[in-house]
Amino acid sequence: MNSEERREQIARAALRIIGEQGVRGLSLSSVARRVGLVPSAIYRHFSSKEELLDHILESFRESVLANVKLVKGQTSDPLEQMRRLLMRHVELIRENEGIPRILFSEDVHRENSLLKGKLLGVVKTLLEEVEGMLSEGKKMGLVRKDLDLHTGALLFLGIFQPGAVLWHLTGGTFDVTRHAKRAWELFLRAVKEDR
Amino acid sequence: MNSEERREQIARAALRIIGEQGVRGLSLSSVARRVGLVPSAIYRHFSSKEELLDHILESFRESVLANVKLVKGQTSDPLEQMRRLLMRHVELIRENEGIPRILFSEDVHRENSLLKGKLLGVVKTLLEEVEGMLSEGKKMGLVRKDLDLHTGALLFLGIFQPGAVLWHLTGGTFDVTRHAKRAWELFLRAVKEDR
DNA sequence: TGTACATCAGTGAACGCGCGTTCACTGATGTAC
DNA sequence: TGTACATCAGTGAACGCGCGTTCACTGATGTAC
Repeated sequence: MNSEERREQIARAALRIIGEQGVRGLSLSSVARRVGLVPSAIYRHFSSKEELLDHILESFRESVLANVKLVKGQTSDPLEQMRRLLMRHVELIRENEGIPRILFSEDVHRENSLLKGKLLGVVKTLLEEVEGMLSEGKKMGLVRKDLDLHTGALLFLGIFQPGAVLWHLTGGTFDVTRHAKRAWELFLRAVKEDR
Repeated sequence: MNSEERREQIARAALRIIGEQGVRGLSLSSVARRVGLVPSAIYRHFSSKEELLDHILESFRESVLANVKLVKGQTSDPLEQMRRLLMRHVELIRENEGIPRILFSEDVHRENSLLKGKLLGVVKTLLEEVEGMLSEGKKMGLVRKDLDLHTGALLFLGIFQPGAVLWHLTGGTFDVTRHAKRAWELFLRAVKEDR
């Protein structure tokens, strides 16, 4: 196993631990144990716990951008792009429960933290992409002309965010995917150009 | 100052600290310092840190229920009730930044935690109230008959939740109140009976 | 009005714990000549 | 082909720190007679 593989192995183990026990449950001891190392060995691959979290956040950013790129390649209908992006995003979160945990974690939201700025960057990027799709939708006559793009993009996030919280609070009982599908229909009604 | 006042003073100080530094930034030392006591003195009023957080969560629950009761007394139009509840909720959070912090905190979401169950209870209560309003709206012909109540209520939370996150990430720059007003108009379009 | 006792908020020293991090060291693998 | 050195992942002991919590004690206030 080379150095880069080790880094990825450690990052993946960390994300899984976060999914199970939260960011507070992630210690260098716990992640080391999971990959069969001693805590101090982690420092051969990450200079600090913060850098480890930063790496995970960076991976998330890349996944989001990959999803955006993918759906844009699949269809030229911006509303259909958004629907697909939504469903992919829900899947991404379902498969990596650590992601929402890290997004709301205080280790990331901590004042003066590099991570906080990084997270803001990811959110802004995602919002801009969605705004772009809505804007394109306007041009094509699919989206209401008087829609405020920023408001629309934020409400797009609102389609699944409360559902994700409920999913987590109920220990996975609540069906986020089904909720996202239904709430998407509601969202469509709100932004679609009337016919 | 009697015993009950002390409890409230401590709880308020704790909520303010959480607003400034997050739940992780709340230590029995910090809260004791703020009320001019010694850390161990807190144990005269709360049996543990968890009970302190529980008390704060209970206060939040009461504020939410008070808001529900209030708006129900102000108007009989269920959609107008929802709009007012939304705006009150946004104000509640703006004035107590500790509240969203605590709602997303891992000390509360921790598995096997009493607090997690309590939070789920608060969320469910709020959702039921909103569903009740939407249901009433159907009866009065104001809300679409085919609306799924649960989906509608969750999307109601989605009106401000992403905005609250953005507000926090930008350090208060983002105007949640304005966003909530605009997103409310979008929400209305989604659930309103067509005329 | 005075005495004896109970109550209780607050104190300060001490505890055990897990944590992130440092550091000198080891041992295997790769590289230069 | 063999020798000398460099590189680098991993080890294990140790550290300082802040934390939540315990506990015996103090001193003021309230209550009973």
